[in-house]
Amino acid sequence: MKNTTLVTMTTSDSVPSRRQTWQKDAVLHALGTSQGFVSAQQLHRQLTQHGSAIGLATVYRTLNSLVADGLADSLVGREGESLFRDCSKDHHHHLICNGCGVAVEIEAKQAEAWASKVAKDHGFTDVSHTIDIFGLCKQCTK
Amino acid sequence: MKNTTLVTMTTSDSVPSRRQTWQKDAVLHALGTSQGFVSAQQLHRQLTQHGSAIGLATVYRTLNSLVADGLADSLVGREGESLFRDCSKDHHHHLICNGCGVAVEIEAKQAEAWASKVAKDHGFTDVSHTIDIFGLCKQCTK
DNA sequence: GTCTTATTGATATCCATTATCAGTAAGGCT
DNA sequence: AGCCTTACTGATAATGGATATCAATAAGAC
Repeated sequence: MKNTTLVTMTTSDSVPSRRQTWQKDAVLHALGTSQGFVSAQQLHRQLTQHGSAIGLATVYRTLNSLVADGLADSLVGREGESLFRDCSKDHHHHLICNGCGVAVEIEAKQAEAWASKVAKDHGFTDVSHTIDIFGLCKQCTK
Repeated sequence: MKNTTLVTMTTSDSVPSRRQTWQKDAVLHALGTSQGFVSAQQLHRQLTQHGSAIGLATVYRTLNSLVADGLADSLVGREGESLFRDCSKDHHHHLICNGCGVAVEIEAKQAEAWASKVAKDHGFTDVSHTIDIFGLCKQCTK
């Protein structure tokens, strides 16, 4: 039971200036070329297979910071692992194929509105939601 | 795990008759008395603290079979752990407090309808969805 | 160039969950 | 009741994703 309400004081003056590294570029680029959602492990495998000598820990770190900075989107897959995707655009949701992993972006305004209304109605704050649809795409259904 | 030689199952159907054990009852009962969603670990802790000498593996096994049988509901929490809840009723969704863990049951007909429509429109089959809202409840907001 | 320190990466570690497997006991049978 | 099959249990090992550690490296400021 974790209750650490940690607020990571990234405020004001103590902001460490980010440094640009080829590793970060590599992760971002690899993310960008991926079709659907990918796990950190997959990404790392892909990178190393392409010759990159990036470390696994760095991939995790980079992905997390990307998500924190809103440059990537993440969701929890079937087995509980985190999946990532390039997504500097606005917030949206996905229709994901359990077979091939393809992810279709879907408009969820309706659902979003509903979600935030429900939360508000119950006096909840700091609201986030998880709205994703899983299934088998037309190809994989065969 | 290959059982090459001892398949022989002459029994009409391969459905192994379930046996009733105090362990299963204990898990089910503990689930029933829990307020919101609980993790397998929490449940096990609760049970052992109450004198029960049930094994952790059994708790996991039982919970999984409960979910498989539709007697329990499960979802993936913030840290990626599985959370369970007594829920033989029909499918529904939850508004979950990240602070205290309280789970409010919510009507999601709207969202569900939307989800299945979107999936169908894209030719997806075997569809399931993940619709949950997280936030801080009124109490924990303070 | 020199210095500071953010960042990296190999590895140890953590933690939830599952697999193993010998021992136990539920429940059918006689 | 006793027997027998085997579903079930539980201590523990193993798995696997993700994070922590920490010395070494290199980005960016001077």
